Amino acid sequence: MAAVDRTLVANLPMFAGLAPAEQDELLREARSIRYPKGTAVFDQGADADRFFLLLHGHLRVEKTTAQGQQSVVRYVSAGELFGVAQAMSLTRYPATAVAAVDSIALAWPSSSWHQMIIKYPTLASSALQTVGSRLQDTQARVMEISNEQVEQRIAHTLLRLAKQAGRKVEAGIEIDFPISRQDVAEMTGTTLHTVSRILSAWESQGLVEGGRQRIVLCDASSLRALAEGKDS
Amino acid sequence: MAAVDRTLVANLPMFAGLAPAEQDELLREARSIRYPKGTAVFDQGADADRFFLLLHGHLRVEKTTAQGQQSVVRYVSAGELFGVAQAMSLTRYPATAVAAVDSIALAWPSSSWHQMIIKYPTLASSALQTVGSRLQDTQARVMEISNEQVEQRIAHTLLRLAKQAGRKVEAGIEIDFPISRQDVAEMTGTTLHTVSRILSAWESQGLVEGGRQRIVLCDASSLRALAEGKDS
DNA sequence: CTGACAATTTGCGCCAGCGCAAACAAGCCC
DNA sequence: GGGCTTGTTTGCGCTGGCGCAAATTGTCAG
Repeated sequence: MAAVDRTLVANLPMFAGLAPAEQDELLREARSIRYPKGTAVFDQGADADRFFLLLHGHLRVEKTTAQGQQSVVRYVSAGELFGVAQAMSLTRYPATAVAAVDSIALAWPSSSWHQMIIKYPTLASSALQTVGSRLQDTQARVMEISNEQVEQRIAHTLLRLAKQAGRKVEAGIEIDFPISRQDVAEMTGTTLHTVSRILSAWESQGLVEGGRQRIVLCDASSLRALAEGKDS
Repeated sequence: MAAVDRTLVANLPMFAGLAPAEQDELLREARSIRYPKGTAVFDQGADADRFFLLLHGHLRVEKTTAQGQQSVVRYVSAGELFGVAQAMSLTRYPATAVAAVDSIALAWPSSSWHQMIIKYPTLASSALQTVGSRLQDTQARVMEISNEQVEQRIAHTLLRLAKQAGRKVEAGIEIDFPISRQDVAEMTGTTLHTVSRILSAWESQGLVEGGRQRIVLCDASSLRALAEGKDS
């Protein structure tokens, strides 16, 4: 396994405020691992023995209840810290992370987390910020599911995905990883049937363009209007 | 303003792992403030200039959307850290905290947070744990609202409230602060009408006992069965 | 190229729970 | 103590979106 080049990661929030030598030292303890599309980085319930930084790709984080119902918790994009269960005093991962496309991540042993934050307190700040913004997102989602109609929720979700992982194409903004109707349903608390119906309707109005595991936002401003409930 | 006695707080997670002298030093920078029932500790959108530790009482944390829809995010009980927006790099409070009963909190200026965690790294850990468990709770709530029927969600919510703030009484376990049907509705993503109907039904079956802003759980095991979806 | 599988679309019927409205307690303040 | 405010209960009708089922299309392995 080759050493990881500092220049790949020096600009990430996690490494901000650290001297190059410190960055190198952190990187020396990490392993870089490839995850082909479809493979799991970790499984819900497994021993949380590592934490990660995504260097390349996209992960889908999903959670299954005891009754077998599944939800998509979020998507992880390059540059994000994830799998920090140990830092929150969990001994097991609370969800499963699956590579949505071929991905590469840095992995540290969880056991070194404690010493790391003592040596580099800014790391704790950055983790706190990561977890905090995740909390904000999740609370926003609770409010959406509680108070909005399915159409609005789907519109919000697509806009958020486009912001997080949108790639400009001729037709508009394409979500940069394969995502099924089922996935969208599991993010919005609805069913794939309903998602399909709504996307079909939107497609015929020119708001989006679809395809097998593909979604392109053609008219973001109309979608934003829908998301805000301004019935059009 | 009198100094705060260390012995009141020494056992709280936030102060665990600190020497008595360090605890005293932290306490010296804090102010103790009384919040009579119904008063706001901070308002959504206000400048996040302080963070708090609840010494006594219960707070209701609520969030309002731009469209005016309100949800109850959670209840804070004595011993919990709250209002740590600054630590998550927010400049404004993302929600409003209102005293559900007469309450007392310690307040620190947000500006001292950064120096505090550098001096006492275990504080960062404890904050991370606080925020992390809040994230777990919120994600659990997303899954409940997404996948469960209203009855199950209300049962889950009551059980959680009872665990967090239950007080044993002759009839069963009473939730230790005034809580309206509307509040329960805003925690479960439903309407006060539906909550009222369901609680009435449960009352006639002897599962709970109600009253104005009062809920007593009489048969926790039946409620647990309902929560798990074992239709009875 | 072809079969087989996975994802998507669409029609149809139904029901959980919402919205509206009105009656009814229970505190609380003066 | 009496009126008023705030919270709760309950009836009724309606509908958003779910569940089921079947047809269709796109992809990939061989």
